[in-house]
Amino acid sequence: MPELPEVETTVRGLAQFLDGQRIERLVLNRPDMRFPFPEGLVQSLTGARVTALGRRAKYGLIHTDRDSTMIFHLGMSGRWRIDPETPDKHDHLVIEAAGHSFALNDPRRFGYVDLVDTAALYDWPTFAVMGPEPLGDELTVEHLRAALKGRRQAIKLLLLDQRVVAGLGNIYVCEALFRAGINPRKAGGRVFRPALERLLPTIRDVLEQSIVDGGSSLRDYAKPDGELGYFATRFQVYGREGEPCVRCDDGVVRRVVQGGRSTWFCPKCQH
DNA sequence: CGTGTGCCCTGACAGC
DNA sequence: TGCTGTCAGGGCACAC
Repeated sequence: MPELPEVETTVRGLAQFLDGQRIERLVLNRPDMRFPFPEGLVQSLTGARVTALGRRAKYGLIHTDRDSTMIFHLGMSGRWRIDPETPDKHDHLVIEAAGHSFALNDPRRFGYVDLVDTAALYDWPTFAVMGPEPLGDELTVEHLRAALKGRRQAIKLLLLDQRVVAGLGNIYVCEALFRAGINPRKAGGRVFRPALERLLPTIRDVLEQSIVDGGSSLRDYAKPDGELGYFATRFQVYGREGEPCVRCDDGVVRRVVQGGRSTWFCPKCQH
């Protein structure tokens, strides 16, 4: 997916068009994505005015004046296409508003949509157990220490766990651990305060830089207006198996599999 | 409880 | 306008 920076970029892009606008039409081109579209989605949103857009972790939020919020998740391959010139077979949901159309396109359909009462937004089960936003003040070294204490699971996998930190995905966990010089296979409980002091600002740096760059670009990601982002050109370790390490100039980047997903790291300088 | 595995789905690419 | 195998930014259900 779209990790946090891509969702943030997407939400900002949508907000330029949708904020304050009335939803004239909402069309579902199939009954489901990963999960069935919620009951009454079309009826609830047709005619509603968008009051604000937001983001929590990797979830986009479209708030309306009907006291309801549409939550969308982009899965691995989801994106919004704005004013697509031609329809695509993976445009599963289309919103028309303010003379524009917005198609939620997701070939793999790992993404989904839900509709909740805005007042109870953070009671939504996924949000209720989610950890702090990495870019806010809530994420502290103390929080990380408490969340990692005694854990034997690899630090890489714990950082991907949305209950520990909300919004990190495979790319930015690899990049942050690399830049902080932490071995991704180390048990979370053995990553001590000095390393966490390095890790925390590093997480913020990679996410913020990526947002500045407009979201990273892999082959199935584009900004809402179709422009490609370009953080991908700044990856220092992700996807660089066999290349020399740019930190220590001595090691060679390795790829290993953790939890069924690839991790790239430098065995020489990540301890 | 914590931890590990398989799987949902389509598309791109490498190698034959 | 070949085939087959592998991999992909996520997260859930299930087994132990």
